[in-house]
Amino acid sequence: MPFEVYNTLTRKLEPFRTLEPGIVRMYNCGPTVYGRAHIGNFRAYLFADTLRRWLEISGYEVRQVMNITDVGHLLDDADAGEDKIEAQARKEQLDPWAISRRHTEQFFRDLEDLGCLPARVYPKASEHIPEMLEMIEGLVAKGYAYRAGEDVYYEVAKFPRYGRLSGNSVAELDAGARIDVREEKRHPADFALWKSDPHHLMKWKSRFGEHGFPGWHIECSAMARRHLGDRLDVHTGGEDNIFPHHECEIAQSEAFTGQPFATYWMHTKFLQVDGGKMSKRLGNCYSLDDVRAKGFTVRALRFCLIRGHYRQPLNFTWDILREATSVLENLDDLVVRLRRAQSGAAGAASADAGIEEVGEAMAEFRAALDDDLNVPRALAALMALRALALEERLGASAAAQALQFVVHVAQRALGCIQVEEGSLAAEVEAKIRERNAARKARDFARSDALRDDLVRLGITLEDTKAGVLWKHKDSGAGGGPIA
RNA sequence: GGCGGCAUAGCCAAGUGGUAAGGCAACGGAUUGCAAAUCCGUUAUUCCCCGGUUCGAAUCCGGGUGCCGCCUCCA
Repeated sequence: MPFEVYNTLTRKLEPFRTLEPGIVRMYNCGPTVYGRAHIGNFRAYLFADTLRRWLEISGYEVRQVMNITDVGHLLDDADAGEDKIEAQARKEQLDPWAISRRHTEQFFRDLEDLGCLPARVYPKASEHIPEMLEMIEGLVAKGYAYRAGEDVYYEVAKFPRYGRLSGNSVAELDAGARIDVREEKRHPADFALWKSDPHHLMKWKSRFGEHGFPGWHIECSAMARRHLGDRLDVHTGGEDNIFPHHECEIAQSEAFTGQPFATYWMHTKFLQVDGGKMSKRLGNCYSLDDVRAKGFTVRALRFCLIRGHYRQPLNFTWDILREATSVLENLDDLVVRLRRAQSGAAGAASADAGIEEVGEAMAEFRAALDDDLNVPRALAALMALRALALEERLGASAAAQALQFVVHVAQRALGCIQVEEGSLAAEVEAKIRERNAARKARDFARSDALRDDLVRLGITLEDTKAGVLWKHKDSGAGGGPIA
């Protein structure tokens, strides 16, 4: 079964084929760095990371590019005035460049904490102004764009496919009363490629004028082209990007290059919080720090955000994160059990016992992710593996095979399962031995006090016939037995 | 007003024509010095509602209700 993905452009599940064998050119719409990213933003970036991971496991070289929008485009295409980075800068009485620099750094820290593999390039809009101008000038020259004073607009009527991605038509957009009609635009749906405003702080000189800055959509077309070439295999983003952002990107890029822009357009559904839309007013635009402050790990958050299918709505509540934490602990535990079965400490007598079931679970896991990244289905396959381990139906060699799979495929794909064996500080190990001695002496008051101590240190114990197994509660890393 | 998506047990969630996966939580029992972990068992005659097609529908069609997204900055 080949990898199949849902393509927003065709509204169908399609076999995944790249332009160049073995290489995937992937562009992910990244953040506008004017504030701290919240868990909803991360759902989209985590989807991109999961896709990248699965493509790599499938043998592709993934050329992943995620843009950083550090030039605040206008709050509004109709030019209601302010740019959001500049608005934030004014609020904080800081230089807009300082705002974008600070939030870019914070964004990278958050991505790393979430276990996202770094993209090959994180191009900044501010560093690609010449590339944008090259495209804008080209579009004017080809007749797809027109100048209005010192502004430049894209003329959607010149691009018949405009609306194909989102299912809108230029005629319907015309009827939609929500786009402010600007006098200088030939059609209400025409969008800005370049704007001019002497009051802007982030501005550049160009042949269009002294005080210009790019429109919202051109940066992605220009940066994708610069770093990946005229054509892409995959372009991702949140569902809100479908229109107008991606629709406009297609119009710009394809008009400019004369070639199809991206083969596959993949979009993540919005994350809801408490069953509704996140909003600053409700105070539920949670950041990673909010998650930590509530006592949860970022690792558990990652799991919580990727365990649902990316095209299904996903709800977030603290209770749901609590549940996800439990599930993840069981996944960590799967590794511990397999390692034990592999060493022959616990398992079936015959080394090959369970080899067939292990093979089925592994095949199901792969088939699930090949099916448009069906993570929930893949997790069920992992749970099947766990049942085999718990029921001690795996021989040493079957367990070894399963363990290799979990570490090198499942964890590599999901990025949040603890597969490392933990290490213990000497004094903690001493406490465990002391508790063992107390239990042997039937001094249960002493042994229970020591166990409570260890819990406070984040160590949970499991008493078995062979000795005590332990693990770090948050990281899930463990070891033992200690006799 | 236009376009699109979703609705499966207390909760998360798979399943797109063949008779409801998996998980979390809960409860009862076993095990344990007590716990934890683990094991056994229980938890949707039914898939938002109403019609229709079919031998047969959660799955297809029509209508309705609710929620979400886009059309204006947003992942």
